[in-house]
Formats: sequence, structure tokens, C-alpha cells
Amino acid sequence: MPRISEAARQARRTQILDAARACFLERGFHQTSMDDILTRAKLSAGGAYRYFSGKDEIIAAIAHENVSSLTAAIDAMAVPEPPPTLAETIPRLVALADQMADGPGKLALMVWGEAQTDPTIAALIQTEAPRVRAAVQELVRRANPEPVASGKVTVENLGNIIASLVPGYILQRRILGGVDPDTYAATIVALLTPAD
Amino acid sequence: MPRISEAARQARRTQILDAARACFLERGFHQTSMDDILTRAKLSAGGAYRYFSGKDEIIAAIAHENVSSLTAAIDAMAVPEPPPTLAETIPRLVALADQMADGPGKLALMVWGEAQTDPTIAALIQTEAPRVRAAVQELVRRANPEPVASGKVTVENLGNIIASLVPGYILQRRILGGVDPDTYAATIVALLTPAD
DNA sequence: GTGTCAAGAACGAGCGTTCGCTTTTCATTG
DNA sequence: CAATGAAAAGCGAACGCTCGTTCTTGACAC
Repeated sequence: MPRISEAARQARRTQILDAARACFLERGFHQTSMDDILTRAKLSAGGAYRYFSGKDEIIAAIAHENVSSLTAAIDAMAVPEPPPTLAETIPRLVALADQMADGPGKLALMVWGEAQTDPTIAALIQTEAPRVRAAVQELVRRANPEPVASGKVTVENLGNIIASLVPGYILQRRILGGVDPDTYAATIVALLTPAD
Repeated sequence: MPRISEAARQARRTQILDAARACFLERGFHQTSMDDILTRAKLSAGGAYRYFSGKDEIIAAIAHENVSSLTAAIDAMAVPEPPPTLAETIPRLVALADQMADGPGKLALMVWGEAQTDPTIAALIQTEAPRVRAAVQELVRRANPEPVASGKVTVENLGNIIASLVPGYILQRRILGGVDPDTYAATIVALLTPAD
């Protein structure tokens, strides 16, 4: 029973997903045909269907992968010791959003739109959502900025605001255009810092 | 040359767009078939094609209408005299986003996603974008909040932050879930208000 | 040689669009 | 004011094309 090695199998899977991601970024989920993906992956239809049950599963896989990568990126920011201040964290967060704007950020906007009518993708995001919230709140908790220390706002509420500033930045950067990451971050920091 | 009245023509057009909007909200732009729209509009294929050159034009029309309605809603907030403070404006802005979350807000997320790969829709948004920015900045300018008055941040920069909080709220409300408009607004106001 | 893997032609369903026909509308006319 | 006719409005079956999926065939590893 001649089978391919597990590593080769994973490689093929990655090869398909890489092609799919590139196509989706260029044409969108539903404008991309199976043939587009197969051609780019240099694979035949028969071959690909051994790895994915169909197009929907590929879309779901890409969406999942993208959501996870965003969560992981934010998670990773909470790691450094000693805990950074918000004046350090916010610019890093905005810079992260800025770097990802043309790749995962663009895809994220597409996924969010898709989630509005596709229950599978919506469920997928909702599973990951608590982790994003938790990661941002952890960031706020460690930084312990003045508005929290003085009891003006809670960690949870400030976390929600900051959590919505990140997609807000991506949207503004990708759709409205004309926004500078450093200025954007500096403005947020200024608002969170007591008067000079 | 017997034609239908201009009012009747507009009514038919509206009838088609209403059906299309409902279908798009349920199934998404590309999952919706022409037949879905035609059935809901109680119109035949031949009939509808006298009003729109094709499906793409209907999608563009709905997207345009939606973007315009959002702009108009924000524009309308800048009207009242005397100028309201941000402590009054922010809750109204968040409440507006909250009310629209299941209709125009949901559609907006879909449109933003679509704009990532559809140049027509992207261009359409970019045309409207300056007006949204201007409207929010006008709101900030009139309110003249402490962080602006003290020169800590500019009207433009604070405007951009607030402008990105609105879609941020919609996204959080529709995707992550579990966010309260009043709490959300109150937190923003607290951050913009000098220490007690 | 046996069973997995990949290829690629072929299939069938679904889609957007068109086209020829019928119905409706309204200015014109007797 | 009723009859008329011509053109627009609307209908819906049919077309042609695309696309996702399947299935048969051959190749290769063990």
C-alpha cells in the first residue's frame, strides 16, 4: 500500500492553500474559480479533491487560518516582560495592523464581510473572538494606564475600545486611505495620557 | 409614444432594489441569484433588464445607496445648533451605529469586504469617504473638546480616531458580540474628558 | 502486483442574459 | 368620448456558458 509521506501530504495541502489565498486576495472568494486555484497550485482537479471536500472547505480553511494568525499576532504582543506601557504598546499594535493591511488585514475585511451571510465562517470567528478580547485586555491590564488606575474606566471597557481601534485602522487605511500609522497611534496615546 | 410615468418607473426601480437588498442581506451578493431577486420583486427577467443592465449594476446600486445613507446619517448629526459637546455627540453616534447594525451596518461590512476585490465598489466608497471624514471632523470642531482645546491633539486626528470607532463598534457588535452601546459610548467619553 | 495518487476529460446543474411574443398604455383620431 | 394603433413594458422559455464535482485512466511506490 504505497502512500505518500505525511510531510508530503502537508506540503500538498499548503500548496493548495497558498494558491487559494493568493487567488482570494486578487479576486475574492466567489469570483475565484476552482480552476484558478488549481492552475496556480499546479494541480489537477482530481488531485486537489483528495485534500479538500470542495471549494467551501477551502474558503473556510483560509478564513480560519487568517483569523488564527491575527489572534496569534496579538497574543504574541502580550508576552514581553516587563509589561510595556500603553505608550509603547499602542504604536506597536497600530504598526502591526499597518504591516498586515495588504495581506491578512485585507483578507480579514473579506472574511468579516463573508461572515455576515455564511454561518460557518461566523461561527469560526466567534470561537476565536474571546481570545482576541482576552489578549487585548491582558495588554491593558499589564500596562495599567492612568484612566484605569484612577478608576475612570475598567480594563474590560478600555480593552473593547482598543480592540475596535485596530480593525477601525485597517478599514480606514484600506478604504478611506490617507492615514498615517504613527500619527494615528500618537493621537490615541495622547488621549490616554494625563494632561502635560 | 406611450411610456409609463416617471413615478411608476422609479417605483419599479425601487421595487427591484428593495428585493435585491433583502436578498443580499440574507444570502450575500454572490450567493444571491437573479432569480432570487426577480422572484422576490415579483418581476420577470425581461422586465428587470429594462431597469438594470445586469446583476453587477444592481450590486453597485445597492452598495452606493448604502454608503450614501451612512454618510447622510452622519452628516445629519452635525446640523443641530447650538453645537453639542462630545459627551452628547458620542453616545448619539454609537446609538446610531447600534440601530443600523442589522441593516445598513451589516450591509456596510459586506460592502467593505467586496470593495477589497471589486474596483467599482472601491471607487464608489472612495468618492464618499471625504464627506464622512469632513462630517466627523465638523462634529469635533464644533464640540471643541478639551484635548483639542488644549492643543494635545488636532481636530483632524481626533476625527480620524472617532471615525474609526464607529465601524469598530459595528464590527464588534456584529461579529464578536457582547458589547453594550451605552457602556461603549461612556468609556469613550470618559477618555476624552479631563480627570475629575 | 496491489493499492494509492494524480491527471484531465467529461458531466450536469445552475447561472446570467437574451429574445420573441403578449399585454398594457396613452396620444391620436373620428 | 370611444375606438385605434403604435410603441413601450413585461413575460418567460430557452440559450449558452461557466463552474464545481466526479470518474475513468494511467503512473508510481512499496
